Amino acid sequence: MTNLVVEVAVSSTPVYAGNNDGTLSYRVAPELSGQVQMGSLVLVPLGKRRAVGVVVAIKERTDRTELKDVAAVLVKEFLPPEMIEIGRYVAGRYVCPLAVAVNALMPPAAGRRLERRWCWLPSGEEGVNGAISLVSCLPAPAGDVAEYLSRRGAAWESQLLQLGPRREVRAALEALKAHGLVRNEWSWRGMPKERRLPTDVEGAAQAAAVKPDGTGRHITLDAAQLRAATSINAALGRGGTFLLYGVTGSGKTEVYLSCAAEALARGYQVMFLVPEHSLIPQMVTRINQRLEAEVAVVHGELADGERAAVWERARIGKVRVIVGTRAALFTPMPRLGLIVVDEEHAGSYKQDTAPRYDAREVAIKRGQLQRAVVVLGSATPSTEIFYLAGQGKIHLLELPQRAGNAGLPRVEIVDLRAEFHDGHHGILSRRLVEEINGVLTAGRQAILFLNRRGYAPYVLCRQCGHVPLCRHCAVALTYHRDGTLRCHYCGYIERAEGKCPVCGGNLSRLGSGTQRVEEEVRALWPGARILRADRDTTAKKGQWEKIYRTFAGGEADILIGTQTITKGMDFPGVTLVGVVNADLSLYQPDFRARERTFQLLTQVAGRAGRRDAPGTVVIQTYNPQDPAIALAAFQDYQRFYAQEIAMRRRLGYPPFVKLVRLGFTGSDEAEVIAAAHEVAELISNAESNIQVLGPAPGYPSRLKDLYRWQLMLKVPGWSRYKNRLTPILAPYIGRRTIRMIVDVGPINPW
DNA sequence: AGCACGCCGACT
DNA sequence: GTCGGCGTGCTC
Repeated sequence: MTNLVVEVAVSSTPVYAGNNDGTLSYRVAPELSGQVQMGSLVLVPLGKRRAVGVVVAIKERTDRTELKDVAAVLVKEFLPPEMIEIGRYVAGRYVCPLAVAVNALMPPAAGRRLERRWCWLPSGEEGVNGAISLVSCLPAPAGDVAEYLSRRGAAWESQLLQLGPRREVRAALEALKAHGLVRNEWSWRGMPKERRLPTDVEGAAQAAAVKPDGTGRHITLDAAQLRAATSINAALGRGGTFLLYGVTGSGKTEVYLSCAAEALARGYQVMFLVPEHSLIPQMVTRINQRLEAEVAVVHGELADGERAAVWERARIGKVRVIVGTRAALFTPMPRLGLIVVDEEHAGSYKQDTAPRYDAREVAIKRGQLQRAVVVLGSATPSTEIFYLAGQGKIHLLELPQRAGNAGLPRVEIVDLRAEFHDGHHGILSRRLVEEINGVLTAGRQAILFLNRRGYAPYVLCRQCGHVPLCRHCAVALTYHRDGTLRCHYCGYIERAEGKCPVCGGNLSRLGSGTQRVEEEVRALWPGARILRADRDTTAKKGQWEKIYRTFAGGEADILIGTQTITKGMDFPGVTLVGVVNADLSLYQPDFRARERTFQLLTQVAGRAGRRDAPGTVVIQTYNPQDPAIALAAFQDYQRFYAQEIAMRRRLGYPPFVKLVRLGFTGSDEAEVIAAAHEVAELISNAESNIQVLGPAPGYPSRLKDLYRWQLMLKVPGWSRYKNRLTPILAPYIGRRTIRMIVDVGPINPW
């Protein structure tokens, strides 16, 4: 009988320097050996506690002799092999411990957790009396513990710990155990409840409204849509990656649904990914209208039990369609045939905590592993993906026309320099005011977009130059209309003083946020019904849905908002979209600022006049000549892409190099900088082909009391270099005082 | 990440 | 005298 040894990715991850993949080895006792396989969920001893973990490797023997035993096999067939493969891919590509990657693949605990249960052993009056006399010479709370246990027979450890100081109760329990008065065992506390799968109520109602004869489910495609769908369908069962590039309103979703119907008909499972969870309901609605299959949703705000229910039912193939945000990608689906990544260009497909994966790349990998077709869709594809399409590595499918021949909106660019020159200093230009007047007169709706919440982004003393800063971050505080100053990075709030705390001078509120826009709009159109949607008005659950419904139902005239209002929303009554300040996103210190600005303006413009009435878009800017703005006005993606890719090639940015960001944080700035320098040196010396930029401060340079510095690496080819770079970085991963984060292919500025 | 140990200030 | 602050070290 051979001794099996398993590598276990423990879910409460013991990541520390020197334990690179975060996995631990355990011996498998002979009687358990038949029950363990790759992907099994096991219970293992870890220090003084027990932990659950997943078997990621099985070996015959090991050089280590003093291994502990696997305590129990909880679920023999748990993670399917392709999901463990995904875990390895994520860990390798994004430089994180395997255990962290595997953790992302796990269903939530689903209300079950392991806890020690203590039982009282002495029986009969005599036994109890004897025990109690023994207890009197044990550490302090032993009496309380003994009384509690003897009365109930057994209790959970967390209940007992409430009887006194944790430490003493623990000591008392150990002493009682040593005297043979109590016994403990690990068991599951609370069992998962049978749950209804999370789905979308509104969507379900609409699906129910579909007539039983099946009308309403029929999908009519135009020629371009049909060509795209045919190509995709032809790849079902074999796999392949497609970019569905279709201008806004060209009907990409119809293509997805048509292909999904075909995939389902052939017995496959289908996965839809959307950039953020507010977009799930409308996708579910459309799926329910068109497809006859049970749809489940997956996103971060589901209760654990609901997520676990979807996870399990998808794993056994009962759920055939899921719709979710990037985390849904890790739902096991044995018959996966189609993965749709909608709005592929969205930055939210990159996770900004470990594992820092890019859902598009992982989707493609998963497609390869399971021979599933991957369809990335966008009206403004990311430069990297469009480049891959140009290289023939991804099949390009185009939808060049708006469906139903709806025209493109008329886009007007307002030059704020001229506006200023003519003495107009208001937030809304004369042109925009005129357009809003027209919309209100016609009884239509308008959207005003400004990507900045609050009233004034900063406050300044004109006498001494003092600017109130956050106490925890290196950023100016934003003035809010409720008379507070707020940090938009950490949430710190203080009362706004009337006078400068330094010199007593008058404070000016500079710049404009959505609250100021709202104020101005209310002053100009006192009778208009106005809604504002930003993090301050939509933070609580259900608030955004309410605003959305009110506006979509025509019960408001003007919607003012930040980013949230731009994403794929379909408001039929909107004939005017105003971009209050297009320059805000253009001047972020990031090589992707142009791309983001172009995408944002194009998407925003796509919100105007999708139906019968032609739409108008007014873009206010101080830089009307900038290509990102000018080309967005014409919805000219191709020309924008041509300029962008040329710039990337010239300056050495992705896709021509892989960027790797190394972020360093700590409470001692000098040590943070020193660590960054140290790593910079190490890499420069070891790899002359890797360009090391920095150290440079992050933005903000201090966040929540931690200093932030970074290095940016330009790596010629990541798959070649990651195996060389990882060992250099390994000793710095898992350190405590100065932390280093590795972000491969960062999307969002740091 | 937990969870322990261990060494120093403020309180019944 | 204790309670508990978090620095440091360990977990197969």
